[in-house]
Amino acid sequence: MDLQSGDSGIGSPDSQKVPKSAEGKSKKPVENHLNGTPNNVSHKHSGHKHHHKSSSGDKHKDPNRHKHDKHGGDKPREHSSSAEKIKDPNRSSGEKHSSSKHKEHSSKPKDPNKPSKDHSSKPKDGHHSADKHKHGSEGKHKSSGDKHKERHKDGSAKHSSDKHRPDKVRKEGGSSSSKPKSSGEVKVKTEPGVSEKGSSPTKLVIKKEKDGSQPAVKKEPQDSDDDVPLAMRAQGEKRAHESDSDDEPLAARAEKKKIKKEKPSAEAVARKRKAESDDDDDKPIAKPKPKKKKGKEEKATPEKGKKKAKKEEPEVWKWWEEGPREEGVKWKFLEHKGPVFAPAYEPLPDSVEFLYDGKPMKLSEETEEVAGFFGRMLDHDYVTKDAFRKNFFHDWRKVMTPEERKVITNLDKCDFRQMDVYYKQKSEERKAMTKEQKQEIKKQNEATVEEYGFCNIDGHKQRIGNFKIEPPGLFRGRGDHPKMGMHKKRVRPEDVIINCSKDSVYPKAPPGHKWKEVRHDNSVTWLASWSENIQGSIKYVMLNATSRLKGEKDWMKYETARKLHKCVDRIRAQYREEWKSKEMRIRQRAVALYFIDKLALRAGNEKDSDEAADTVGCCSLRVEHINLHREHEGKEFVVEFDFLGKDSIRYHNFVAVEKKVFKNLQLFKENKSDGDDLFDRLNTTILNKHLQDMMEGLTAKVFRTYNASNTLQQQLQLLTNSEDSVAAKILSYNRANRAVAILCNHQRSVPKTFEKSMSNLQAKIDKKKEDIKKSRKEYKGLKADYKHKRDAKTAGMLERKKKQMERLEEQLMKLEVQATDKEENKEIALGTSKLNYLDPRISVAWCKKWEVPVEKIYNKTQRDKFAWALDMADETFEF
DNA sequence: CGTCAAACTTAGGAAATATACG
DNA sequence: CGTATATTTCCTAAGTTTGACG
Repeated sequence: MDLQSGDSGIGSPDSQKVPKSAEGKSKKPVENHLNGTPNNVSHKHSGHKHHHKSSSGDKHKDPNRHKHDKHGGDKPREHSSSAEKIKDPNRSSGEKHSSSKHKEHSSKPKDPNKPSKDHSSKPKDGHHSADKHKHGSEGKHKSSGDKHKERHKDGSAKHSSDKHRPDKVRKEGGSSSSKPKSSGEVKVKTEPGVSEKGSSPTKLVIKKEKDGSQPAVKKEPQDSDDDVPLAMRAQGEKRAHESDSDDEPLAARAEKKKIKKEKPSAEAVARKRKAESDDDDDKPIAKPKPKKKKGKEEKATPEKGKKKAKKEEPEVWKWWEEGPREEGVKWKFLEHKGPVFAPAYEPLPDSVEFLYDGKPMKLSEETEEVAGFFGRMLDHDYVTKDAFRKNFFHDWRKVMTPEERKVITNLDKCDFRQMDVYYKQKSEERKAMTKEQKQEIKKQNEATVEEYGFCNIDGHKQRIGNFKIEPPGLFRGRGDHPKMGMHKKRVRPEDVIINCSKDSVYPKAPPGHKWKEVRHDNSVTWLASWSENIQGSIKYVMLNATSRLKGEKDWMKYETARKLHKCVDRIRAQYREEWKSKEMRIRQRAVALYFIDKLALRAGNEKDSDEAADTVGCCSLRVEHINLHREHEGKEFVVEFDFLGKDSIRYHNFVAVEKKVFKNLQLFKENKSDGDDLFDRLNTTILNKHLQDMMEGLTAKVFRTYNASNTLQQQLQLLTNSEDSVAAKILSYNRANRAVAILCNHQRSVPKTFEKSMSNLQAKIDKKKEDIKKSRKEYKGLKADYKHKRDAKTAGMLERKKKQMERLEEQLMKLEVQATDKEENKEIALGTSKLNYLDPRISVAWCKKWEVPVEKIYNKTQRDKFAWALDMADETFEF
């Protein structure tokens, strides 16, 4: 099949403004590649019919679901347009080839995918409709069934059963909070036409210039198979591992078979093991260093050299040069000091009173503590939400003494204002501390980190990610969370399970306490765990991102994505073929996979509405989350997505799809109503199982990683101009990064000070322009002067003036670039994709190729996390 | 299969720091 | 230098994926 290009477009997401209240943020995502193909097809049909989800039934969730209101939180974000700017990032061209696709397999054509997209964005005006459904609003639907269960339970544990699915009903809306979110935004749809769009396939286009047009991306280089990671190769030299064939990247090796452990590693391990006991000196551990972070710069030579010279830092252990670990065994030796507990509660001074019904009332210590949690967030928005208040009050009463419980029966009669004032004052005091005091505290903290922040794992001293146990407080979930306001209890040593080597020095529980258990499970990476009382889930103390355990996994993640790169054409061809399948489950699976691939949607596990906010992902989309428009803004077969995804971030996007997909969606929606699952014959387990069959290690999220990294690589190629200054190149990088963030729908609320800081910047620009004007004038004057005098002194001045002018111009340009970047980034968060989806080797290679200092792209923490990539990638790296 | 739990990754906002500003 | 602003780090909620169980 070929697909041809199609177009697809992404619509821009809407973005448009939503009335704030309503929805949360929304932004506009983009789509990725692929395009559609024209074909028409009719598909057959088959089965359609009703679906019932059967099984579990649940599926029918309650209709009422909607309700979400966006996040309950406070702020909804919304955004608008922005997106527009970018048009389609992704996939750009590359695609064109559509035809190629077919083939199965992959050759690696680099571009696999993507096709066109483009989309234009929309409208300026925007506003599209969205509204429709609004999530927020209640409305809609029926409620039906409902059952609601009461949730209560205290949090403890989840209960079970009952909830089950059938009808769960989402709570009814009524209640509280819900306030209606403003009703949805109703936005009107915009009209078509609008704007731009580009048309071109792909490209992102960021507003202005660029755009390109070309298809771009070419990447031809493909490697042919060889894919040996370059990195590896390079490294290879130094390392000895020759033994194994090294061609394969470690990752690859590990991945596939487990491989034998090679000798090197074995011995290494052995070495470490013993080393540990005496401290590692052997390995590099970073010893404490005086300065602590900053100073170091590490790098260090690989060998352990003893560089005791000190000052420099120890070295950084290049774990990526070691042989693979035994599969399933996460460590051979693990020793640590245990987690740090939250500081004990400090009772309020007697001068701070709690008033009940206007009268002072002395509370017992625990009651006071919990009251304080509420009291210190008095000015926060959520204390006005019914669900929050209700959950809080319910849990608060549970910690009260019988007497208190008898008296305190109405939250509205409680006056926590003095507590609020007291805590605010304390925080002010903290801020006002002298430098010395702050230094002292800082020192204390560093000492704590030094003692508890590291562990010895297989002879290496590695940083722990979260060694502090979460302090008690009020649970604040994201979005319209049914449990917001519940009391998150204090974790005691008796709740904590310690995981460490049997032959290590066990951590000591705080005086007078004991651990819940000390176990020695080396098949997991956590050092300590406890179960929290809100959702009943387990929380873990794990290593920091710079550790080998985390780094190696991260590296493998990208290797898996690269592997997908090689066979994505085959997979795409297959799912397109399956759109015509006679079996409904196959068609649903194929359409869902198309969404995951093209739009980078998350898998979408089912979730219990009593336990969490109503958010969805691909497999859990419901009928009301999609609207079909046979024609929208000049495009045919447009699917409008409008739902709340992870963290209750709104995903609103108009996407032109191929006719077959459109027809299938109509089929899937037939005879269903809001609240019913769109893909009633599919769930993430089924999907992942299928993916696993197509490629080892393939799961739904690999598509996000793959499409994100691939988009970055393509966009960098498309947007980088060799003649640009470093600043301009960085802008290009940020735009490429932005295209990915839009694809993945990574939003952020507009910083509170955004407007102000934008106008400050503009003022600076204006001033700079003024300076330039002045400088130019002076230059001209000097020049005239020089014509007369022709003396050396004037010549010198002239020269200097000229230099000054140039300097100013350059500064101006930099400022303007900065302004552009800032504006385009207003409501888009680049950090998430940079940290979790973009293969760092792509960025490193780009930096090397264009001579952009990597520090401009990655800060210290990021460089530490991606040390493996910095070390192994050269400018020829190709994802 | 469907469920449940475990283990780990991904995510945005808040708090803490660093840096720029005046 | 003190303050305003920008950037980084912290924090922990919310996802994904897998395996055990019945």
